[in-house]
Amino acid sequence: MSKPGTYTRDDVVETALRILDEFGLADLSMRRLAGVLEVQPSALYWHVPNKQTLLALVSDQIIDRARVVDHEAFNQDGSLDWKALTLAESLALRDALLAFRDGAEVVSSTLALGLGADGALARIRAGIDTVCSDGEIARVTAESILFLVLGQVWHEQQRMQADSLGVVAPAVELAVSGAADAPGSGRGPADSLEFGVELILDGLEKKLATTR
Amino acid sequence: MSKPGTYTRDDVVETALRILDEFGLADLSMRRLAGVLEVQPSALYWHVPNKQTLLALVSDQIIDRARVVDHEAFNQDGSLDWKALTLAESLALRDALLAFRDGAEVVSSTLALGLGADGALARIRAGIDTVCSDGEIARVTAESILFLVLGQVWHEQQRMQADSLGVVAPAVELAVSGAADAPGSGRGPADSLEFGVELILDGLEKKLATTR
DNA sequence: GGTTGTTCCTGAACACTGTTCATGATGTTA
DNA sequence: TAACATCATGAACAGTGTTCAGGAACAACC
Repeated sequence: MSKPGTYTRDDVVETALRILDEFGLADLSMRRLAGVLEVQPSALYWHVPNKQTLLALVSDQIIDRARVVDHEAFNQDGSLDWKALTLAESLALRDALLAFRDGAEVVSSTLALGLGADGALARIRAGIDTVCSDGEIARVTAESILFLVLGQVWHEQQRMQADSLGVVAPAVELAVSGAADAPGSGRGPADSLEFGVELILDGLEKKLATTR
Repeated sequence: MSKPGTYTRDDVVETALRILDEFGLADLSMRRLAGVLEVQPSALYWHVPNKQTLLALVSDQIIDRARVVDHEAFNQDGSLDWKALTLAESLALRDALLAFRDGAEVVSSTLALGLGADGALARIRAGIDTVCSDGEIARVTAESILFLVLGQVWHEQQRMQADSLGVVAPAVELAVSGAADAPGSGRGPADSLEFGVELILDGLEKKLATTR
């Protein structure tokens, strides 16, 4: 054990994660992080080369906490239901992103930068690989699903924040919102994502059938 | 005509667009923009309430310049080929995003904020609406495609910049990259997107057939 | 015990960022 | 001539990520 008041890299990431969840990405500054740790800002740069990689580590933490509820991913004939499995994985990823404020934005950004977040893609791909021998197709499909999840949740979280600030967009609501939240009308954010992923999986199924 | 040296809001947006394309989003600061216009930074705040809405305007400009090459969107029997039409629209959007440096990131951000970029969704939806009577389904499908395009191009553009900086990610290349760019190996970025959109459209087609 | 070396942090500074505000110079209209 | 809207100035505020020389604390070695 180190002397009290001296931190490890994991401590820094963990604290960043807490600030993110409590105050949002915009308020996650190196100075604030240092303040919470009761440390000078420059001290952080011993643990981490820059903020970007800090966010990448935060990103990885968010994704690693996505755990699939043990879904019965089998058909009635006992065969593995790859579509149900991939869908479950997608929804687990969605939940992981939703578990932290601005989670989708953080992960999107670091993924766009080519850092981290590889875990997410791999897990989505796992189910697909069981039925798709062409690696190229599997990759592109998994990517499509990943982008879909990230975009959807990002949008959803932004709307949550806007709502909590009392900012009401009066005119046209273009997205996940709209009549979806009205009582009696079917599709909420979670259903939207499910629907979208199903589209892709059905599309893949057809593609696999015709190419065979 | 106003006296020379006095600008309109469109001038500001146009100049922002030029800076964006030449130096990227990171270098598009209000001070830099003011500098190019030979004006104090505070002057910009007469034309625009803040940077966010400036970026929203920039975003809209990028999207509005997406023009579909007049595709033969008809089947052999003369009926309208809605899938080809939607695909063409998606690719046109892709081209529009690619036409400006960091275009996808700018549009993604402002779309996540709930500002602008509505045009994109509407245009993708147009083709879908011709065959899908359920507005909810049409919306969710169009959103899925939009997120797919944005995510894909964002990733692609980031990779372009990384390459131009000589930053080579040596180990695992997870995304649009990989063997796709190797000569003789089929799928490039454009094909990837085409494939992903086709998956969604095929999926929708199946969904429509079974619900009827 | 004294020396070297690693680990973790301080304190100050640099070079930016978006944004606000009182003030002022134009040009147009009454 | 007086009033008004338009479009700008210049200074300031409060923040940002990052760098760098230096300094405590602790461990290992001679």
